[in-house]
Amino acid sequence: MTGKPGKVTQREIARIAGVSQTTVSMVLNDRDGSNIRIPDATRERVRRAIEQSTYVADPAARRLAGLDNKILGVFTYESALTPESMDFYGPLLNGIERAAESLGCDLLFFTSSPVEEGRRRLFHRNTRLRLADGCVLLGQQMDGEDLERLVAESFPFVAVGRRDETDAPVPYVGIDYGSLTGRLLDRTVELGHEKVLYLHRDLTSPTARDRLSAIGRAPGALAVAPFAVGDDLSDLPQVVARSGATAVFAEDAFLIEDAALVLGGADLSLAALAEVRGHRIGGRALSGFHTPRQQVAAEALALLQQLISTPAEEHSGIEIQRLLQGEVAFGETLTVRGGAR
Amino acid sequence: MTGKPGKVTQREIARIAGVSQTTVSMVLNDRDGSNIRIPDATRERVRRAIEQSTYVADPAARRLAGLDNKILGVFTYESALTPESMDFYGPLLNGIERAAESLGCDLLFFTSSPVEEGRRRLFHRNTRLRLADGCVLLGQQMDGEDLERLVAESFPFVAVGRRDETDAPVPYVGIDYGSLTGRLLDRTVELGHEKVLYLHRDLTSPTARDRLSAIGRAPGALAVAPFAVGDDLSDLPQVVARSGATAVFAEDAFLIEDAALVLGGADLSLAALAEVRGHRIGGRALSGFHTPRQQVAAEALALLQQLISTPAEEHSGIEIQRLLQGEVAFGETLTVRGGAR
DNA sequence: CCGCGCTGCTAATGCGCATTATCGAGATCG
DNA sequence: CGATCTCGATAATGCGCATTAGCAGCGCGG
Repeated sequence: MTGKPGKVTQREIARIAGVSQTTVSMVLNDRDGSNIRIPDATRERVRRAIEQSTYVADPAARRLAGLDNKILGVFTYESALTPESMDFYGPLLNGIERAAESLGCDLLFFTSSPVEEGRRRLFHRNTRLRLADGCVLLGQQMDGEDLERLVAESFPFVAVGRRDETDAPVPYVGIDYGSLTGRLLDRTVELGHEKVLYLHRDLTSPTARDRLSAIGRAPGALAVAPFAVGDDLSDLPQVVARSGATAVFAEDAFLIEDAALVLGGADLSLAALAEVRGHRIGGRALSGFHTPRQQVAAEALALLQQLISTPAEEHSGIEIQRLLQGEVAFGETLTVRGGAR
Repeated sequence: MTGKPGKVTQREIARIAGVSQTTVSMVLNDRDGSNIRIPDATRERVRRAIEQSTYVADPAARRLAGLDNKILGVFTYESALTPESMDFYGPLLNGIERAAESLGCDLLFFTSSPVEEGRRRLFHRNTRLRLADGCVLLGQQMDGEDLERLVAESFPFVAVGRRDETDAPVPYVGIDYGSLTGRLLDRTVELGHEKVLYLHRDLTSPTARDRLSAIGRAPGALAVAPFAVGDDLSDLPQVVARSGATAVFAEDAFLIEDAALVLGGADLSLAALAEVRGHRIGGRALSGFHTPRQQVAAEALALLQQLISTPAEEHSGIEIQRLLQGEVAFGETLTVRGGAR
């Protein structure tokens, strides 16, 4: 409590304990070795001085001196904490918070990143990125350049969601939509369906392509026709009728909900090739997937921590691309062909 | 792209542009004055070198050199991102994110703080608190010692929610529950009620006392009897009957919901002296308050920013304790005395 | 009694940046 | 033509910490 408030340094502690700043640092970091020897008596004296004071290490100085900071960056390509985005980000953020807690890390949200062309830019003049030991990237769509640059600068990071936009291999943790899609299609065959219409909007994201390629590997008895839809779904009933499909799937729960509105009470099985928790259609639980979002987030942080604490040369020994298995949610909207609706 | 990846410093830029590190710093910070003069030609040369490279300033070094970092700390006394706590924290966090975005600040969540006695500790050996320019504190209950220490160290901070646990004046932004309570009581009188039972658990928090003192100032025609409840509400019906109350209020929406279950269909008006959004009792919208949580959060960040950017001597000119007005939500459970239920 | 190794510590250095003090080279003035 | 001033820049310093190299003192063996 001497001097100016809020500025207790190791120097000050050293002065009080009658030792050098070096010694204080050594004691604080429990250093010991052939070159550094501090008897318990001195250690104790220093410790006491620290406890008497309100000393806390300045993280900026630690960082500058080249140490880990126990700070993990969180970058979201859209606002993460709005009520609307909570549906998607909520479980992820929850998983991240819990994992960070158990790793003893703080989380730095890059909310300041300027928005350009509808999404945030990770790199800008005053990015605080480097303050973090590493960074988690969240968002439906990511910027390939950002990813490239992170790789080029060998800054530790992990993307949530499968990525293949770049040449260099990007570390990610995602969900195995291919396998899930396959399993749902198997079930669809079991239920007697032979023709399915698959509604989608975007085919550029990796997960969209995963679904599509799983559709391509559909069991022989099943024909799945992809169909790109726009904002206007009004001609969907004709398309379905003409295709002869007995089931309609969509790339996400909202799209199938919209489609269901247009298709009315037609006797069709419906499913989303995505998370369906909380979604119902006409009072029935929507068929689709249950995806382990919390685990994805936790696994992402675990991988990130691993990348941070492992010297770059040994990164080849780490599985940096991980897909977690989800569960097929059979629900109530995928029924036997021609079954009562 | 020379040297080691991910380490472009001002020194490197200086080498490329053929100037000194000092000059680079000057250009970056747009410094200019009688002592520092850099012709546009040189400025341009430096700027070009920076743009060619991937230079970004090291925030740790900036901080160490004594500058603001545009990082605001967020400390919550409980986990903030769990599905359950989203009800309370969600709007606050949303407000904070938006405010931070428009202030150009990043947010540092102190998720690493060790939990002691059920709640997190702000100060601990390796707190990264000082990395932030200032800090927002959230939580139903705060630690008086933490607050004292922040004041003592003159670290800029703002509490969300009214605080009076300490001797020193704590900067806060809260909601004026006293005024809201008064307005709800006026309405209660208008509806013909003369006796109200007020259920509460905790009376130690400042906002609890605000409600109580507003109750003390109730209009003459109204008698409000506070009643402390425990976990077991089973004797509540007798208490209500004996008191002759025609209305029952509670300190929060959950408590009045619990009470409603016990009280069954009795012909009583009900209200919570707190946020009631999303709460219904027997299909009716619960009467109570609508509190502007987003604005509270935004105002808190604005105040924090003001404290940070104002030299400490001038803090006396700032209104550091702010109460925002909410709205009375008349709802459907507060009705005329003896009115149909 | 000289050297050697061991103990217990500290001076010095650097991290990347901002800032202060200075400095050399022309231009201007008296 | 020497003194002063202005311009354009830089060397030096410090922020708080970790780390490397090294130093003084002591005991011990030869």
